[in-house]
Amino acid sequence: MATRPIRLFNTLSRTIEPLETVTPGVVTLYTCGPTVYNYAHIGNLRTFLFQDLLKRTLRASGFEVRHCMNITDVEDKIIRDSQGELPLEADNTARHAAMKALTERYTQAFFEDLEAVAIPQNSFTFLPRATQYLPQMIQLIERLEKNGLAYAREGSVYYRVAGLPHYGCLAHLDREGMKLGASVDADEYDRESISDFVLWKAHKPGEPYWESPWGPGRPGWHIECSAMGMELLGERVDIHSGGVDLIFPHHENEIAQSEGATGHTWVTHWVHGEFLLVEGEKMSKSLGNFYTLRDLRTMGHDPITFRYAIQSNHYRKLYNFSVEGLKAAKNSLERLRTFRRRMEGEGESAGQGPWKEAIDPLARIETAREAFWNALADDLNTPEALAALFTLVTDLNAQDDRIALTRAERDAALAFLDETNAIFAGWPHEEASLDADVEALIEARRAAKAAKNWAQSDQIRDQLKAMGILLEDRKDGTTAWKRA
RNA sequence: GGCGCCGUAGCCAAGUGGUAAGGCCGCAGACUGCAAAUCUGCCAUUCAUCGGUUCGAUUCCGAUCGGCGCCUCCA
Repeated sequence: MATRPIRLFNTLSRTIEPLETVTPGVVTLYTCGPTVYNYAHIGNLRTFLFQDLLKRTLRASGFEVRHCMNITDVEDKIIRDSQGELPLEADNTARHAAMKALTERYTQAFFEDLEAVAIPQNSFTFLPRATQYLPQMIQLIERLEKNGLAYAREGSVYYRVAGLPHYGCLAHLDREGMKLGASVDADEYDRESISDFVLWKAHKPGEPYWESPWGPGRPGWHIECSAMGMELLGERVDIHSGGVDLIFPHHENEIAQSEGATGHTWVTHWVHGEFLLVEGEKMSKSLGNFYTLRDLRTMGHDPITFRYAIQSNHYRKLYNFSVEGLKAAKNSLERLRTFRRRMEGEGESAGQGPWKEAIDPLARIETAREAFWNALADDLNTPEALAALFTLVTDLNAQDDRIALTRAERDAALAFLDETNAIFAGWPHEEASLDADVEALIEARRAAKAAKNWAQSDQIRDQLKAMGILLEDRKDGTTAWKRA
């Protein structure tokens, strides 16, 4: 299958560049996944949704996408939160077990949240856990040692940043301009340079550890992504992505580790998603505006509505999350879903009234299709892609009001809805089925209407509304329904 | 101190050197027994402000104001 050319913003060059892959037709995609010590918040989810959008767009454009997302299951906060209950004398086996119990629980919760926003687990090619790649990390550090880019100090190993001339290329930082923070970890006082970062952390009492050539310890934060990415996707990766906050130091350090080992470019295209604000402010627990997807569900919001709200905005722009925004998203989705139901049904009789002009529905759909995919191919311009869809919906609705669309035209519209839904996952075909008693009520109302007993007819309609069933009387005398 | 981003109608938001997409909300009308859905019309002489370049700038340049990010853990 031929692939559609895709243009993406590249953090390395700070410009939009055509995507060029190592193997034609195949994209290797590495995305930084969650640290599983708590539930994912909506900011995390924005990033994962943007990556899902990227992946779906690539697949719809004809690429085979080999997507690797890591699960970080060893890290400071995980250790902090998992070791507290253990007695001081607990052995390493018990410490690992406690850590695993915590990470398993939140890994599970994480995938549930992803499924809820239509990111299926089986859309990932690899989902490696950091703790399962210790040998690869150790080998990578040894490789860096051999290249003179790593040095051991009291059981820890550090990366010698001065040894890599292009360090800072991603974050566009240079040594002179750096305002060096005063924060130096107590156990990192003996680094050669304050910029050097830890590859391997020496064991401390009360922490789980692994054996290594440098003694017991655990991996530094950045090394897992380099090790797993190179192991599973290769030493040349097409796209690497994450939130903007990961540009420095995480991704900069990944570049240092991977390129310091191989001696060549690791990733060609770095793509970063912007943050989200909540009601105009940075999300934080102290401000009380910190939300998980679970919180939104408790408040009665559909996760798919959240997905739409996020994806209807451009991924490189700050998104201001708000309840008002969710409501707008819900209404927008409803318009598209109503349109789908209309296309799935048969045309109503021609109506009267003002109208712009007759169109060629099939040609009009083709125009929308082209605009839709062009927008996505241009750095994932979802607002523009959706505009193409909505314009089509208005045109087809107007036409259907006067000249009922043919079955073939309705099917063409449905095919386009399926195509766009494969990206946005917001307007799927829904199986329509009603309970017998609901059907009986609709029939009773039909009879009441026929008898012009409006009071009873309205009473039944209200009763159904209370049950979550909304009615729409059609021109041909039938009554359509939908769930609220 | 260094690097960088953003400011488009009530809200969200795309966009281009040639005169402002789309969505939500709102108003009026059509249709309807009434609704719902849908359609029609209205809803930024204007793109933070001030200069400059240009035949022409929201779009390029400069300055100013305002908001924000990174340089330290963070999606």
